[in-house]
Amino acid sequence: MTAQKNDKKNDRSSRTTGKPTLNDVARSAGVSPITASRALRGVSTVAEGLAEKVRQAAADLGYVANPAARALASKQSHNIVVLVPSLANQLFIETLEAIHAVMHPRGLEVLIGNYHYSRDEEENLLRNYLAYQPRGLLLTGFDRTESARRMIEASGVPAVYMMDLDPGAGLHCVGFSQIRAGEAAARHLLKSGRKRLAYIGAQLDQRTLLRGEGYRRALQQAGCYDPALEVLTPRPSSVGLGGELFRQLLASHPQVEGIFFGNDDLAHGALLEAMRHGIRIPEQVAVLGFNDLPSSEFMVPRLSSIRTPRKAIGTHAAERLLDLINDKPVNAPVMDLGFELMVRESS
Amino acid sequence: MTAQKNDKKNDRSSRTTGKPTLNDVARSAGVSPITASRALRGVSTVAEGLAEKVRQAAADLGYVANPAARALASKQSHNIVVLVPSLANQLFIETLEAIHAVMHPRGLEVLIGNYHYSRDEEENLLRNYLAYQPRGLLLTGFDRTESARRMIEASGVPAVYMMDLDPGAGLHCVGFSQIRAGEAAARHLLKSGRKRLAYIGAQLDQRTLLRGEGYRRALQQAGCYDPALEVLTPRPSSVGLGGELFRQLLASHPQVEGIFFGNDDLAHGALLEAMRHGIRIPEQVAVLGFNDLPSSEFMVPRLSSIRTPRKAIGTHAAERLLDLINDKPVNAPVMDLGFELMVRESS
DNA sequence: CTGAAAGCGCTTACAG
DNA sequence: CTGAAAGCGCTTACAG
Repeated sequence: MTAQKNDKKNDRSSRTTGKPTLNDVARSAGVSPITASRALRGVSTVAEGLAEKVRQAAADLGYVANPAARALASKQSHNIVVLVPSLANQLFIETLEAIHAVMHPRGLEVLIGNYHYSRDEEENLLRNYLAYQPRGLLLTGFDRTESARRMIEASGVPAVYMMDLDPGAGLHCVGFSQIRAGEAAARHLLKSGRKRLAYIGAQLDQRTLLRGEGYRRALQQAGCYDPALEVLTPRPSSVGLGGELFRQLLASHPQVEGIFFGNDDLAHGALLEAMRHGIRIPEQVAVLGFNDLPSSEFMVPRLSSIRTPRKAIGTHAAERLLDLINDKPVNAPVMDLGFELMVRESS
Repeated sequence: MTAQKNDKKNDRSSRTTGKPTLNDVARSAGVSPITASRALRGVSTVAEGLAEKVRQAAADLGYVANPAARALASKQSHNIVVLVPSLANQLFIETLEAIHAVMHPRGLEVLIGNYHYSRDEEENLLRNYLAYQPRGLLLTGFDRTESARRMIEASGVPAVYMMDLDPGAGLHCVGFSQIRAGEAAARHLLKSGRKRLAYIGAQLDQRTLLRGEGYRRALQQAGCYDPALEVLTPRPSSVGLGGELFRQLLASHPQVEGIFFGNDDLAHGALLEAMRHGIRIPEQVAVLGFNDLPSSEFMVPRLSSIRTPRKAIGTHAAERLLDLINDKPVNAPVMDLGFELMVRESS
């Protein structure tokens, strides 16, 4: 027995899809296709009686508009393109879900592009997705190629930038200050009187670097910045890597008193490694994470972290984009959602 | 300063998009649009000289084909639709990435639909996405509404089912036997002589239930099945939930000797909770997880788990789908990729 | 409030 | 190997 019926697919005798079209609906409702189109879209004024008949006919036939035809005729799709650097990071999933929750009820399809922290890949995705004539663009951060920047500008498609803030540039952005978050992390660790503080960051995307910069600034201000205690690697962030880097740092600098990790998973790895080797947290070394993933509060000891508003970022970025699409007036382009220091047991 | 230039978007004076079209490319290359189309798609035989001229012209103009027009004319999109029950679970992300890696180089766009473990949501997604005339469908498991099943069948779009196997149904599926995986888990725990064994599952999607069933069968066969030790909850799986359920089970049944968790994150929560309360793993209770997430081997103690081939599932499901799309002969519809028991410190 | 005509940007089917 | 004509299924712009 063959596993798949391909009757329709192989039927090349006609150029039609075989699905009911607007014409079918119109005929069945006894109106012209234009009226059917208007009734279904709820635009223009169609007599309520007719509109109802059309909707009924559409429902009876199981009519679903062909998005390709619609996009071609109106030169507008119902697509929103979201570009994120990673799906492996739980953080972006939560943002994506929030975006979907505001777009979907409005009939907008969310196309997700993952550029794997690669500027070139982002540029390619942009080129491809722009061909789909999206209604709007939701982008992550500001670190992209010149040519990507130009494409966005030239497309005229409304765009909102998520995660970081870029005051002054005039771009619409929803997020929080990565630099200030890094500073807050440092200040928290300094408050306990610790001086030998380290930063461990991976992936080295712009936001990780910015967090590091804020951290550095605060330490410099406190007069205790030591470049040797800044551990940066381009390797992707993971629990395993966190443990490895933690071990190495303690081996080379046993006197470290506190570590700020650019990501929670890195910090998880450190906590686990500490446990394995009997290193007492926070007595010997304080540990502070970033993002406050759902599992962080269940770590042993419970991980202190900086909670970031990634769900709210998704929601507000999506709503802002909707405003731009609908030409609604917007007060200020920059929307700062802040962050929250969660002090638990590890620091 | 307004944040967004909307010149093009607001230009309603013409019905065109302003982007270069096939016609522009053809004119610039001095050929007819059909020839340009053929040259760009690499179909039919176009004299190499002309083809090269066309490609050059397209590159010069920065031409990108309009997918809507293409889909409308050819009644075939370049879309592959993938429907997964969750993005929160790292597992599906890995599968998605693998799918993307085989589809993208072939010019196919992967549309991701997340139905949040809801049959109704999956049915809606299917209805919407089918309107996009996808080239193929990649679906998760077999648990769906009758009407979703009919839509798939009626659409004639080739489909491959991922994760579980369904021998005999004739559907193309790539995965492993969830039941046998559950049995293997039970047998492993039994081998150490432990008899009072529990299963803790959350979310209660079909695969979690199937794992439980396999587990139950094996215990019944060994004559030590106790329904009181089967803990099932529809709540979504998480580290926090794992700890909570673990604590409750030990409180009500202190004599439990081993626990199989339907998901690694649940098991992580248990390990952490055990550590917090000084419960020795595996001496007092053995713990076995499922999926073998990347962080599992770094837990304390290192988590034993059943490793599932989610990346390979994505790769092979995608390749199988490509075969179906291209009408290549397929030997057997069922592709069993198996699973692997990873015995570490927790069991 | 409703509709006939034209067009969106491609590809198909048919010629040559 | 190349092209003129027609058409995919919608919506726009223009009438009435």
